[in-house]
Amino acid sequence: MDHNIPDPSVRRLSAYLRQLERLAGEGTRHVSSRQLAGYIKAGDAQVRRDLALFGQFGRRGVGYEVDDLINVLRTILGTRQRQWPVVVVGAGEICHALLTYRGFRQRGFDVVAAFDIDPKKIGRTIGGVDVLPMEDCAPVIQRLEVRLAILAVPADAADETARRLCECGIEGILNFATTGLEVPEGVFVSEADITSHLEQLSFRLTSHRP
Amino acid sequence: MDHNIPDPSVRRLSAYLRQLERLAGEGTRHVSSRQLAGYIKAGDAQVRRDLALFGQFGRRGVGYEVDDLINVLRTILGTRQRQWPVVVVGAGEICHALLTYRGFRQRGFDVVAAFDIDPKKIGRTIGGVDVLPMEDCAPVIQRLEVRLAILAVPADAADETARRLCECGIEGILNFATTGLEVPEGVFVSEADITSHLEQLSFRLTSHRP
DNA sequence: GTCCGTTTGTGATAAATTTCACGATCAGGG
DNA sequence: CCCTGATCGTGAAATTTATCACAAACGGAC
Repeated sequence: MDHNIPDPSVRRLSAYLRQLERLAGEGTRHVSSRQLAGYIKAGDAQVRRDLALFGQFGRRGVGYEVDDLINVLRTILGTRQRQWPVVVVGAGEICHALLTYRGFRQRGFDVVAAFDIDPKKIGRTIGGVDVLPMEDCAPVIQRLEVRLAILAVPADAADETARRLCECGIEGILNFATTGLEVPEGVFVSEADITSHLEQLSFRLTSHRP
Repeated sequence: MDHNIPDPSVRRLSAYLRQLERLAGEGTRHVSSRQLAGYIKAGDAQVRRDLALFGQFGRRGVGYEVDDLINVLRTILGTRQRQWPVVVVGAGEICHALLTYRGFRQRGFDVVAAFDIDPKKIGRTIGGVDVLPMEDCAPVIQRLEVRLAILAVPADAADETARRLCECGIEGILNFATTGLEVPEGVFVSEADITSHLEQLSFRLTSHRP
């Protein structure tokens, strides 16, 4: 089992997990690769291949057991054994939305603190999470062994803030800023810029014939 | 010039545009494919290939003119000629964050209305945008010729709401819900589920050796 | 116990995407 | 004017990713 798992496969694994959780909620016990493929835009062989990257989890002639597969996928994605502590940097509107969203915990993520440089925001508590001064980020990250950060600061502060987070030992950044980040080797960035998402859509709705 | 532009290329085009806008802001006039590639994780040939899918925009020995390339990319992505009206469905925290974000307009998107079913939310104005009852979505979408929607409702309402939007003529949905959507042929969906993004990161930080 | 319809796992194949490598073009300097 | 260093555009090659297709395995019916 090697390290070179393609990004698209990992994205699909998340998507499978979403569907399986829904099926489990509805009481469904078994599911086939064909069904699972139907929910997202993919073929059944694709589903089996994605899973085959990590082992054999189904039974021929039967399919997959929903609960089993949920556990398998959580293990693969790293959210089964542990709860990941996460910090949010930048206590603006996005931060507010993140801190009041109750769904992270049950999916393996736990927002433990928010940071900002604005004294007016520092000291507040949003959704049970304290907004702390940016200076405190290093000790908090180290003490709580935080490896993931969500970056929700204005574009012009993003790169500098990211650099600082990496110095504190952050290894994965979910980036809501519009800027691309420059991070050291070994730090992963996932881009969540909403405008880019909208551009994907406007591109597809725009005719590209000469 | 055909229709089969790979998704990864479109994502990178957005990323190039982000960098170019930054460079323009700093007063930079010219940029090479190598520089542009340096900002995102890619090779210089990759940059040139992506652009070559649509034409020839550089000058050999010189590189690309920043302003020109910005216009080219906006044209390609569909945000140069027109301003895209967008509706947000679900007036929760995410909606609040979207409506108070001032950056959409300058990138070609214009949130024209928000919808909700909760009477307590209807009638408010957030960031200059009115929250309207869900019943009004069909006439508003048709009158303003809205083709893009941002879906920010709870997971259990997502699929039904998406179906309804498609009936109103929506052709592209940016989906913040955790559920995968089932949409008719010809409707594009871009997934923005934050948990999935975090899972991408936790996967990469999790060791995958036997 | 055997047959039948179903579904997985996977080798082989096909398709898509990325990288390589080089000729063509350009600006600047001597 | 011609040489030099830089850079694009792109055919060809390499690599990665997705699909096909079929043997193996399973449950249920009879």
